[in-house]
Amino acid sequence: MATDSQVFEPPKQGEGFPQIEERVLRRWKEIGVFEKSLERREGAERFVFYEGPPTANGRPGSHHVLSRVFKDIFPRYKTMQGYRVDRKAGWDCHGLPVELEIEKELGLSSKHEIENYGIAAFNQKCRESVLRYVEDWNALTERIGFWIDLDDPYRTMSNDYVESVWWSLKEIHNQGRLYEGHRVVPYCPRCGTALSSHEVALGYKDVEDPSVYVKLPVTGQPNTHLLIWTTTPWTLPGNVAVAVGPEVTYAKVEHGGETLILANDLIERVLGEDAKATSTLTGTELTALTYDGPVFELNDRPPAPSPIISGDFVTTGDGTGLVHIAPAFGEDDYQVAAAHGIFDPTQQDTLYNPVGLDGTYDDRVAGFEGRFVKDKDLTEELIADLDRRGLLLKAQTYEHSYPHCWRCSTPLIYYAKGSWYIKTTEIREQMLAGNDGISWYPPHIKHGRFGDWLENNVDWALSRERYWGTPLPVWINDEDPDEQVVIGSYAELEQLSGQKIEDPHRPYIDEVTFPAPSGSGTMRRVPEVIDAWYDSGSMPFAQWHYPFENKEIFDEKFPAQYICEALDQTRGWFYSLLAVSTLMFEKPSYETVLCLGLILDPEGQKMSKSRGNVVAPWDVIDEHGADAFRWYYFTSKEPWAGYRFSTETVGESVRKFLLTLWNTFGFLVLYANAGDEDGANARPVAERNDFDRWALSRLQSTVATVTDRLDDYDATAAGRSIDDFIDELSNWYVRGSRRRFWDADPDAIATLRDCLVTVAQLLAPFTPFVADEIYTKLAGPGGEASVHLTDFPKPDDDKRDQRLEQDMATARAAVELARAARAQAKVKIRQPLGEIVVVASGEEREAIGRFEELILGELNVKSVRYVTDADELAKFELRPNFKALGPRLGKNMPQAKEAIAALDGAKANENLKNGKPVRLNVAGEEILLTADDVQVVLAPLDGYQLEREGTHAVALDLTVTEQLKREGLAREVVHAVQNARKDSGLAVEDRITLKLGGDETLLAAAREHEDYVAGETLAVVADIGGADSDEGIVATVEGLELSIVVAKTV
RNA sequence: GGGCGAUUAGCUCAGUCGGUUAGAGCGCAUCUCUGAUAAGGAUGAGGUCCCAGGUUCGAAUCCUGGAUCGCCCA
Repeated sequence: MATDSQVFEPPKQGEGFPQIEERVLRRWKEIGVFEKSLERREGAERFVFYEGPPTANGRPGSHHVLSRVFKDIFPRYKTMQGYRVDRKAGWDCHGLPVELEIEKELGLSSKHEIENYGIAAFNQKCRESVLRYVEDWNALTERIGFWIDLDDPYRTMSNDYVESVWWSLKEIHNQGRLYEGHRVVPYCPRCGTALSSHEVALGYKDVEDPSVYVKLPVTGQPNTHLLIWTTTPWTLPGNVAVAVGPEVTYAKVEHGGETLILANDLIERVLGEDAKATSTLTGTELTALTYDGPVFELNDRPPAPSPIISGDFVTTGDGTGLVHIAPAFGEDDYQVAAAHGIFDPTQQDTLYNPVGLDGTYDDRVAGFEGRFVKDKDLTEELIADLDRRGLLLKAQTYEHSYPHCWRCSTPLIYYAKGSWYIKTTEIREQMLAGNDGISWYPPHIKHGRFGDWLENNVDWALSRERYWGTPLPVWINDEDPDEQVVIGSYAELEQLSGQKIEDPHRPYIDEVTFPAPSGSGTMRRVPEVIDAWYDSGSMPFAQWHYPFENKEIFDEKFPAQYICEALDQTRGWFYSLLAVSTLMFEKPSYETVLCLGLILDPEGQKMSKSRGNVVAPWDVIDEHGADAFRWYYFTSKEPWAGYRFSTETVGESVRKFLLTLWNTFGFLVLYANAGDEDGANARPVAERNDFDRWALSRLQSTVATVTDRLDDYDATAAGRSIDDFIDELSNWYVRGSRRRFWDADPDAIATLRDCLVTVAQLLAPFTPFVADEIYTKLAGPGGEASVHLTDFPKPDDDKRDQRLEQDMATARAAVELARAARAQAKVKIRQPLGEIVVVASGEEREAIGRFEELILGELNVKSVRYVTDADELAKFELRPNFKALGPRLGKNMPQAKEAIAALDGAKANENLKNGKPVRLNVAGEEILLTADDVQVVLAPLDGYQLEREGTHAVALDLTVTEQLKREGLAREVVHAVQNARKDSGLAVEDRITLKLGGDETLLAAAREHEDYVAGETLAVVADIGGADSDEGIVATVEGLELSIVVAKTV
């Protein structure tokens, strides 16, 4: 037995969870717990986690807390299991969002204005802004207990990082997979800039556009025309083909003395009711034909047959079912033309594009040279020209929503711009095979959203005509664009150029030139930077400046076992990681990926600043604490389903779980200290009572469940099983063992302490603060300095007793039934009753017998009587076991159900118990029912206060004798005295002298049970009747007056 | 327009292989317990399992179609 005045340090009065957590945080820092937890696993097997880098140019929100706590829990768990889990933080620094932010700040609105402002100054602003909120991020990261090394993060803008990215691009170039092609982008011809999809979304307007039906003569078939439809006649000079749907049925129609070909389904809509098909043909048949191109006179393209090709995107939703293809002016057009070999996407100049960057036709378009393509007059003239040449069927207008430049309101055009690509289509099969080996949570992403995306892979458009990004390391001879050098390191560039590379960013890198290796001309860098997704996808090696240094570290930490981000990363980081590592290392860089859902407000709306429904993480933390926040995210639902979230919802998880846990902890500390007992002298577990062994068995079952679920990355089920255990521990074990704690029973204290210490370890990855607080207070001198330095508990099967757990469940069920019966009869528990009658047999009866004392205490009943044959209380009824009988009986099942209900339950039960089958007649056939085929249940007989469940029932003898009545009154008196103690501000362990006065009935009951009253109220001296009727505290008990005088003894 | 997911009590969510009487917590009402608790217990009200078909002896569960919401893509 401990000799200190305090066995365990008690929780501080009035300290809330947020304060406790801050205290724990300080201790972690002092001791260096995170660092220690890593040192402990020096040389151990690695568990590799990759941090997907956030951009720190804004304050972190609640959705960031979600991903950060899920990034934390599994590395903590694996660390406790003995793995070494290094965690390196990272920051994503480049990219268009950063630039847009600075543009807004500086009031710039075009690339032209940025260049006037100066790229050097602009990029400097970007550089400063990306880490603007890094302190906020670090503070929040630390406060929510996300353990990651914030002191040595990787930054995608650092020279080392950029160099590693360059190295990888050169490798890809050496593989022949880096090429210059075109990319069809939404383009503003006035601003001379391409727009991101985000910008495009800003500028949709409803406009009227021309709707033109054009006839294209079929080669060698006089007077026969393909009928095409377009809303952008300016694209017709760029026409190189016509696409048809392979599954679409086409028709030849006589119309105005000509034969027109169009989709069968669209004849009426395009040509009117009178038009009739004369014959039909399939899209595939059409592809055997050609038509006379080009549509407009072109100075470099003499008339020649043009191909008809098939395209899956062709529908009969509008138009004619024949789609004019101008690969320079449409994404579909570009892809389908490339796929049919009409041009070679890897050969820049094979794409036919007669429109310049300023949006005007070049010299090739005869008669329209220099005209702006979106000019209204031009459109009229183009239509008139078609009409004059007999190619126009009709021209109308068409109202639709069309994107405009959000800056200058010019209608955007889709336009093929020069762009650098990575030929990811070549590694598509490898990526698919790699994906097959990745574990996805939730699983449907793997072959759903992500798998589909991989199946439809197109080459990665890598370059961006922007400023703040990793510069594309391609140098081109200004005299011969075919001479190109891709640079893979600073040393290489320094050697070629003789210049020192201080900063690889624009504009400095643009100044670095060198003489062409061929001997004539100067090598200059292309102007583009690369897609920021490529940066983050390179983090497995670039974070280590691989291959320039840290080769061993990289080898050890590739691939990652675990990554975790929100669902929107499927086409972002999840893809870029897979693509880059498949290119570089021919395998995926991650084995398990957890996708998290979105954070919604309680109405199911996405949280956004504009809606004003954002919940700031600090509000939640200040009010409820980080553990509550974490616990809510982990256990409230499956994390990929999205969270309907508010500060109040988090509060529920505190009340329900953390407070129960905390109160249980407080209870143990209170009585361990009061009794000066730390449990060290408890008997071995095997010798402790059933209740103790039950709690420890349930604990071990919980350890097993938690381990099993966390191994499957299922924090939800794992956490819920801990929740269930704490509920049982608090509301059943502690509640049922209170007297033993008052007496400081070493077994009880050791048991509860053991449960709480182990639970603290189980909880350490979930709620690291409260877990550590409880652990360090209870672990004692043999424990570690922190729960996070301990090994995760392993399930101990020797302490598990399935039978005991089952028996306890039966006993609990009996208590619940009896409580329900009391409530029904409106007899409160304070009133003792004589007898409980339990209908049970076999194992159930044994179970109840085993916990009889507990049950009697819980129910305040004197004795239990068992009834095996329940006839006097209830009757048996039979119910079919559908699962067994359904497949056997099929259509006769409903009849059998009736027949079974009509059987004599008691007799059938008797037979079944003796192994005799029960005969049943259904549809003229005799059926033999065995015990497996039916369920026997109890139905109450009239006139009994009975509660039942299955074959199990409890009845109460409600007779209250005079003696029981007086005993009940004595309990009422105790209750009143306890209240008086509380009112007088006495501590629970204070001894008192007690004087009672008032109504004689009450005093008589108290006298009869004087020992009980004195014992319960810790009265050393009891003077029953010694108080005047108006002395002390006057209480009303059962309508009678009782005066109570309590005084603390010295 | 396409793909994926979701829809169960007032709210937040479970619901296994299809098994006939769909559960929990919160909230509400009534009662109750208290020598740990911001607590606990009991009872009750509260359900067209989104809708319509289908498969089946039997559907919240499987299939088809539709509706609504969300995400991604166009």
